[in-house]
Amino acid sequence: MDVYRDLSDALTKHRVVSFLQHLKKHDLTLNQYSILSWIDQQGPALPVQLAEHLELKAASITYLVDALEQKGLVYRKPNPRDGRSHYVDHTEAGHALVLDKRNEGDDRIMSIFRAMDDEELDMLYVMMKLLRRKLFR
Amino acid sequence: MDVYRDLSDALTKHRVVSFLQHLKKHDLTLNQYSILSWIDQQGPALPVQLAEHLELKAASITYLVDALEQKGLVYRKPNPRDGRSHYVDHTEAGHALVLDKRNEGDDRIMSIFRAMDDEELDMLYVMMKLLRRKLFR
DNA sequence: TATTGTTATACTCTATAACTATA
DNA sequence: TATAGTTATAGAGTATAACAATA
Repeated sequence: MDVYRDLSDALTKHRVVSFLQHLKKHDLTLNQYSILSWIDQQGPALPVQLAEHLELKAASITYLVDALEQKGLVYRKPNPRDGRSHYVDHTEAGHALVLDKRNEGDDRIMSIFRAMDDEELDMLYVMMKLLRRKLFR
Repeated sequence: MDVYRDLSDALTKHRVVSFLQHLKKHDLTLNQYSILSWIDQQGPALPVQLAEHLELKAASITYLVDALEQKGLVYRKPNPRDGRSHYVDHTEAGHALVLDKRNEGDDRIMSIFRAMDDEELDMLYVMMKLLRRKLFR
């Protein structure tokens, strides 16, 4: 039990700290990054969708999109099916920033895995799948 | 590699979400909780120490300690060795709140572990220790 | 002089309310 | 009428600067 908590505390801290460093490096707030990441996965989004996903009010989305637009990471384009709204899409720079985050950290983790022997790797793979299933399904 | 990332993403999300729920339940901000938790582990702290630990300015510490004091979770007491400063210590209520967080979630995790057979538990224990050592030492 | 902590003030991010344009 | 989004404004939490008290 304590081993579980130690590991999950450490994993969590490691992940959170490296994520916050990434935000700082690119001078983004958490919600600014969330918008970029959401668009990167789901495609162009309407402000009303972003508001629901981020659990923020429409006025706050306007503020966030304005900031991302000024940084050149997103742009607004018309919604052909509804003249009241517009899609928010990412620019090349916006996409690159999210990709950069996705790949970041791989080197370190890969080198740790490479340093393990075959038996360790097999056990690890089995246990991770087991743990994941038990904990999150 | 993907199994690792899936597991660590899920663990991180699970931990972060349950932590934020705890903050909301007690109507605390992240930094208010950080002060309580730090005092609970390290004992009474000077504002200058809290400022360094939380990476905030002294004026912000004053603001946070004022808020915690109003909630009855901490109090200020004189520093006998330096008349300029004072120690911030937690009340019984402040200590109880941190303890509550430490124990929260155990029931769910324990029931998952109880549902595993001996062989699975042994493997899990060994792999968690191995992982923890490789990843964070 | 330097340091600790508080107070006054400004800035950032979010919410609420009023508004415009479109459905 | 109802909805999408913007603008104006207020509130929470942070930083900066000026200050008082002590080292």
